Amino acid sequence: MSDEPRTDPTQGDDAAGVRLTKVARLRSQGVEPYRDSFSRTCSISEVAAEHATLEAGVETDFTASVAGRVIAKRDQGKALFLVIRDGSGDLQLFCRPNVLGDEEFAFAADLDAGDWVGASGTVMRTRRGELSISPSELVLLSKSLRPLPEKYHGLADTETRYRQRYVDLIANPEVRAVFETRFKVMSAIRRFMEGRGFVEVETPMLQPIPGGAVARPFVTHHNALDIDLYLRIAPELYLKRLLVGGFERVYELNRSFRNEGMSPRHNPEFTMLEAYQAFGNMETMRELTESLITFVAEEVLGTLEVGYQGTAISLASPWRQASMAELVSDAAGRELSVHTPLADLRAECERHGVTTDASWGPGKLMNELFEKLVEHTLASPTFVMLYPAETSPLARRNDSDPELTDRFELIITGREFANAFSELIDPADQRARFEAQAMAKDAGDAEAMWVDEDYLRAQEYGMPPAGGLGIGIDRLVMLLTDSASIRDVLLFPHMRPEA
RNA sequence: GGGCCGUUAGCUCAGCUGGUAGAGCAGGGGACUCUUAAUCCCAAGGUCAUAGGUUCGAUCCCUAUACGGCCCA
Repeated sequence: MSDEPRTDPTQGDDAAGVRLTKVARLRSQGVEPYRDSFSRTCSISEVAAEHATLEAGVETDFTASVAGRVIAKRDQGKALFLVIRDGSGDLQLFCRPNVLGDEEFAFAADLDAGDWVGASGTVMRTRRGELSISPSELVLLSKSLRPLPEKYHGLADTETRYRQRYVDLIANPEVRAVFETRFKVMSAIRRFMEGRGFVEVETPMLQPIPGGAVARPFVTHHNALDIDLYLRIAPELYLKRLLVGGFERVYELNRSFRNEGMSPRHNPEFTMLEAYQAFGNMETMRELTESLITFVAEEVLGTLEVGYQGTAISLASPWRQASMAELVSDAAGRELSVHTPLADLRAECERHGVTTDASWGPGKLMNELFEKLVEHTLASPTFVMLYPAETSPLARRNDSDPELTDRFELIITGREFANAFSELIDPADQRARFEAQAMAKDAGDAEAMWVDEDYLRAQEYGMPPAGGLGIGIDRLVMLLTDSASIRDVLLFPHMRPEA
């Protein structure tokens, strides 16, 4: 609740004072400044489409009722130009006293930028060529009390843009376009997944044991049960329970929460696609990932050639595949793998400025070397294959090298976009991996996993072999909209409370 | 958590080794019946993020804090 009184929401702002006076005056004249509804006959884009060929200077007999927000006002004395905007576009209202009547015209001249209005009149095109409606009726639908940002430069202050996204959306049309792209991406993903026979499911966001990822959770409390619950860090373990239950292709496209720092690439809540396919494996998921992302890019952008922050990225298939060991070895200039002696790996880390922990095994060290030396260099889509088992507690071991897992991460523009693997379905191995995680947790690793006994119980009933996949949707939208910050693709990014 | 940068009118921005602030847009008054970043005239609008310090005097120099941005962990 605001502590500012409703009657004066912009205390100290002269413009708002004037507008409040207008509200009071309208009410005293019996005019309600906040209307119930308005019957429009068409959207602005429909008016534009139906009269695209109308010649300049021609006034038609076609009448239309439109509604929108006044975004510009050009008072010409005995002529008044209002530009209104609805969800489909902008349209000029050419107001004249001989059409509107003197009283209505004076009312129109008293409108402010920001007001919502409804207008009915004939469609015309001015001599200067601007498609317009010449209203014979103009009503105020909702009075705006606060001035709009500067009409030419828009709203530039990043803090205000994120905190007051509604103003950003009014002032900066290109922002709306980014989010429209985001919604198209979501829609395209759902169409693709449905086409592949996946069903969309919903699993708990409030979990007694947060699992499925290596991350710190948010804690909350259930009062009636008097237990702590955790906001999910991933839906993974619940989706795999569904495989046990007999669903063969499931996906969830929704929020997860991780209690970590914020950055241009991290928000505490973020959107992930997770998909699981029974009888599939890592390779099934690799094909799915490549097909999905290329489908989405084609659907949304109409091209596979995208530019990201000045770098051209081709999403055209086939995408590069390389093992983590070979990528790290190339970067380090010597053969390195999870089988390299621990001391050598530590020395290599030290040589490259990677600070290590005594508890880390070869898998963790290889992973750190990869992130330090390789990840940021992979601009074009690259599947990095065969991750260490040590850092992949939910992935199936590789049949020919049990220290590795059949897991890949997809790297584009130097960042992780997807993570997928052949699922670990052996309950005994899964218990051993959980217990290794629990030991790390006891040793102080706040991100390590818990032992989830119910998940193990589910696996003991028999889980089909499966491939599983997670794709970070915010990052995908960033790539497809050339957005530098995750905050530019989240309608309401997380911010510290205002001072 | 560390480093660097930013915070001046509702919005976008100026502001000279330190002498208590300007413009455009928006808003107010006036002129104008084809404007479209409309134009023209007039007037108004500021605890210079906050709190301290240095100084005769601080938007400016120093310290801390808040919020934001980027980089690093």
